[in-house]
Amino acid sequence: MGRSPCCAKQGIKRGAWTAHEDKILINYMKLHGVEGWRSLPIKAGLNRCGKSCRLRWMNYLKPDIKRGNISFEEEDLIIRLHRLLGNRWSLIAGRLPGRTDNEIKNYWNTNLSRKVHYHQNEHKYSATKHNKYSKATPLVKTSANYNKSQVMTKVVRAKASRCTKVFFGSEPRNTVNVNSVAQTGRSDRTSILLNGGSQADRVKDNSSSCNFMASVEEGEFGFSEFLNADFQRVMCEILGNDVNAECGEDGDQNNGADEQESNDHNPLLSSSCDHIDEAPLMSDLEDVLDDWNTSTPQDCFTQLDVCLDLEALASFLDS
DNA sequence: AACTGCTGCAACCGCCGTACG
DNA sequence: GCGTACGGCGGTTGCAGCAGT
Repeated sequence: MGRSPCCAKQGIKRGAWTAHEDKILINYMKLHGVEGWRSLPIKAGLNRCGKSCRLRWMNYLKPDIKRGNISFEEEDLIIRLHRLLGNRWSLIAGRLPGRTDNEIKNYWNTNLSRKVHYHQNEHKYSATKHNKYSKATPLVKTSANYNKSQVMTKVVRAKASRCTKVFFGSEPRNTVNVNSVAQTGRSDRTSILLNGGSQADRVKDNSSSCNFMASVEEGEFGFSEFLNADFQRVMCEILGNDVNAECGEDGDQNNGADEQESNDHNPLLSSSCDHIDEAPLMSDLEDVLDDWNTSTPQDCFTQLDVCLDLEALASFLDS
């Protein structure tokens, strides 16, 4: 028995929303908020599918939504985030306050993909009047940051995964079923497991859903180096940051002078340097580093709630 | 003015993950 | 453990408006 449709198809209005319908939905949401999209149309008196109501609200009617006039900074950020995350529009939109995934997706499909494609294949196309790509404006980024990010072409097709756990252990995890993109398989190495997969899998088995694994030699380099040296450089390139950038503004996460000083030279830890707020991610990893340095292996378990480009990370560690 | 093709984008569709009974 | 309901997401479609002829 298949799943029932989200709403009765017959008699449901489709197509563009009218101002009257918008008003009804806005008034209902003001009074009740989100209580369940399926039942909303009936309660609100809208002859619409619940999904349609949700889409309309989330993409157009919700307060604080910015529409149109995507700035240069936002465009640059979209390009860099897309380079990092791929078509994860909701993730990208999450980094652009007031922007919706649908708008970014449309903007990408109608503007940026053409630009990027055009500039990746510039030699293939002549900018004739009727050329499909002639509308693309030069993809010239004045900041050095973008030029850096262009270097990391190999991570463009990354499949971003939501990582909720990072395991650190000095013992090899040979029994782990790893769908790894950078697995070395060496048993004499320390395993760094970044787990993805479904929540159910993660609860069921901490390691079975691991989709990324890197291994490093014991003492080869510690996590401080991992965070502060090449890894940081590569992540900076991926994110388009300048490794040597000076960050003058205080970040909210900074608790003390030492930490502030450290963050001043660590663009990944200072969200004020960039619109890409990776500070929570890197701060969490730094906490993990503390655990790593001070705890026994079995204690070295820290749960994170971060998004990583696993393939980008894997590409670096594998190189 | 009429026609044609193109573009942008709002909206829809189908799939997937999660929650829940 | 299984089936269902539901929300969320990414891909795709369809149409209004615009530009070119």
